[in-house]
Amino acid sequence: MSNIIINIQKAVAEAVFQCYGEQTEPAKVQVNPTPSDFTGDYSVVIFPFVKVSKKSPDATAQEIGTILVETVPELKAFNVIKGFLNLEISDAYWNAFLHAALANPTYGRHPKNGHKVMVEFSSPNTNKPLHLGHVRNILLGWSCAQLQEAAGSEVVKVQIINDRGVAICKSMVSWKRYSNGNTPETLGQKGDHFVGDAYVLFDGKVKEEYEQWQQTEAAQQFFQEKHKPTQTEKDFFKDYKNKWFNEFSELGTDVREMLLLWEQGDPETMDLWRKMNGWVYSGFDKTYHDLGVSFDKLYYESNTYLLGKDIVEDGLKKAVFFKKEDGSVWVDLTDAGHDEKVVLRADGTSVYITQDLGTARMRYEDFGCDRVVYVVADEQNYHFQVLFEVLKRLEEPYAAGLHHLSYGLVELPTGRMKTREGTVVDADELMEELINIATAQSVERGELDALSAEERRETVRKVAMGALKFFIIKVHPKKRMIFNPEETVDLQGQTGPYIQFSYVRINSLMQRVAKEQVDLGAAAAYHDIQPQEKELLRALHDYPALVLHAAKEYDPSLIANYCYALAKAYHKFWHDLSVFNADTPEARAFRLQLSSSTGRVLKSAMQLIGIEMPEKM
RNA sequence: GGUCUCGUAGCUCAAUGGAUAGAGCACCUGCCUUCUAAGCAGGCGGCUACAGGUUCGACCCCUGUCGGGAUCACCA
Repeated sequence: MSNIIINIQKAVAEAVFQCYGEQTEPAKVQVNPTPSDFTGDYSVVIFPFVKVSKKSPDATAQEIGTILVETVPELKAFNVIKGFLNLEISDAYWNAFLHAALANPTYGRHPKNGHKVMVEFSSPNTNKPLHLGHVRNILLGWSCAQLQEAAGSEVVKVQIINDRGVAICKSMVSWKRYSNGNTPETLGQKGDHFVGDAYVLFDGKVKEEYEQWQQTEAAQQFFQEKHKPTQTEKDFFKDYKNKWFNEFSELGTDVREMLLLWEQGDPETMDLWRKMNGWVYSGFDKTYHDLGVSFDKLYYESNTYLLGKDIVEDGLKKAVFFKKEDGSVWVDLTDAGHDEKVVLRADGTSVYITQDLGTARMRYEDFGCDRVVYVVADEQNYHFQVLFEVLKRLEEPYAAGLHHLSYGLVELPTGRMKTREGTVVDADELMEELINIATAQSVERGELDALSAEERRETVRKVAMGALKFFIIKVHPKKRMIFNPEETVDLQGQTGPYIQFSYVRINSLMQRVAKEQVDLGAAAAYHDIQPQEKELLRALHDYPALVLHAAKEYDPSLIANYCYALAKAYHKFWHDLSVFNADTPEARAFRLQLSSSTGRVLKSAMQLIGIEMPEKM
């Protein structure tokens, strides 16, 4: 059945042409939900037509309204207030809509659109466990993938694991020097935390070494010779730390040697590297599992960091790149408002962007996706502008379908999270804490007493994760987020559990329907639809269009806010109207069907943002 | 300094250029003898950072100012 809003738009365009002889594009006709203080379901904004009608807004609205009611059978009546044409939809239309929506098990999901989309998200380093920032990235990426799929695209979910480089070498050196042969198994610790601890320990040891070094004569002499007149000793050594680490530090030397051995493929080093990364991966697997996400394909930086050389050759051939005297290769983006960027060093080694160019091409060869979404924090906006511009100039076949889903950092009230200051909100700890809170509240409520221990755990887990995920997804991606660990995450109000609770209420009705074998056939005879019911119908009606819109905007927060609005409408409906104990069999059947549809849409929409619905709570 | 981005209630967030800018938290008041009160209803709380402009109409678009953040590496 056709969408009523589209019908109205079409009919308005025709009416405008008929009355005033002006062509209007139907899609441009503004049709909004009517605010609750006015009579009507949808309102047409008349102001844009006043110019061609050469009449007052109200008179124009009257004319158009009269024609609409004649030509659109689903319209019952209209009224005009201050240039707004308010339209009332017939109960028959709503009833037919409800019936059709209920008959469609995939309501809100769209048919295949022929696109193949790759979504890259998470992409962690292997030297520390996942934290709240990763959680935002992961949830955004996952939701984005779900959304694209619901909008009809085929989706491939990938991550690039940054498994090489200085960071992991630090953890390796640390383990060799200080672990006494301990492993995650011997300590009963999660592997990623074990390796992360080694990294933090290393950082501390470096600091110790640096402080000791500063006391030496050589260091003091250095300070005397090199410091700027205005610099205190403290400031000087603060600025000098990197240089010292690379030139004088014993630990720094160890790390550089480790990196060199790794690059040479030294067997012992490779073994240690594989062993430690293996620990990290087993830890990540657990966290990903707890977050309810998975990937179709993992890429490892150790396999991709040398890529991109052939694309550089290609770029030189196409004269997109040029070579400087020293042999380094560049791309000139000054005409696009950027600078000249290096893509290959004089010694022939890759830089960051070279890797990304090569990886982009390799992944296209692997999957042939015509669109790629990179879920990466907004620190890298510039990098992606450059990357996309270069790929466009290289005329890569997927270049038009590239999108950087850029999101703001998660910060504490005191500012950025810092590993060194121990203010990082750990993903595993956060989830555990939320589960504890949800468990306490659940025990107090006592609704789950009849369930087995296993079922109780599972339910509480869904509630806790629902709270966390909704908390993160409801905020528009590009905004930075403040997370206050003192306040944790609410379970009441505008939250995931609030939405889950509306579903649980519906579920309890549906169980009674099944048990008492209620016949819902009488619903078709229901008329006199109440405002609370209308609110729900209109929200359900909007769902498919919303999915497309959110997918197009790459914005899961639209779905989260929709879920909240729908749940809110349902809670009010539940409070104001009797469902099972309705006055008439028609009303009861209709409201049960309405409840059933609402439950299904809620479940479907929440699934798009990675939130599961409990049956009870 | 250049570029990008954000600025909405005490706090956390909404609002395809449309009607009186909405929610939640916090604080106060009511509502469980009828389908689960993680709920519902009400109160308090706003010169949408500021100044101009475009428009019938601006939180939204344009210009400028102020404030926060990011970025401008042969680091990743």
